[in-house]
Amino acid sequence: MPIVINIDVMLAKRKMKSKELVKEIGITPANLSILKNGKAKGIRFETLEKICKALDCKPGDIIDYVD
Amino acid sequence: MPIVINIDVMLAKRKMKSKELVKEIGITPANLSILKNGKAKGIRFETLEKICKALDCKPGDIIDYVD
DNA sequence: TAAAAAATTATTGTTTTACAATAAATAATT
DNA sequence: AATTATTTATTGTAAAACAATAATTTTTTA
Repeated sequence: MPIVINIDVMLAKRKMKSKELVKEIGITPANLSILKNGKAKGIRFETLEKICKALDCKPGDIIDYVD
Repeated sequence: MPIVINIDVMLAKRKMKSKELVKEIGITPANLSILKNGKAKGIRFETLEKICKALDCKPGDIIDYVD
């Protein structure tokens, strides 16, 4: 049961597009996509923090299992 | 507001010692300590998954902000 | 409170991979 | 259909996860 970063739900909630998030946190669109789609094998807390701040949420809101 | 892995609370809940957790998940005591005490700058999902499985909890239960 | 056990810190080395940068392909909007 | 957004692919580099080990410190227990 792998762990993924589920950003899509939060993006929808905030009516925000990936492009906007990317701009805010200073990460490349390609890399956000990797994080978003379960292609990343880990994450730096600094990045996680930026994402959470931009989405106004907690790590637990976007990190979860998936089967 | 940095992000940390808060394992201590969960360990107490499960009445488990770090040593025991370490043995279960096959990580070195030194490295668990680094993760536990905010010295790590990131984490691999594989490791996070092992920890969560051993502690029977979700990522959100042990990842959180700290000031 | 002394001995034992557990946990932390420190150090070195290796391997993995996050992330950047870029470009091309695909998907979604308008 | 055209534009915009997202994903995928590739290459390169820097960062750091984690192993292994040993020494130090803290906690537990008798």
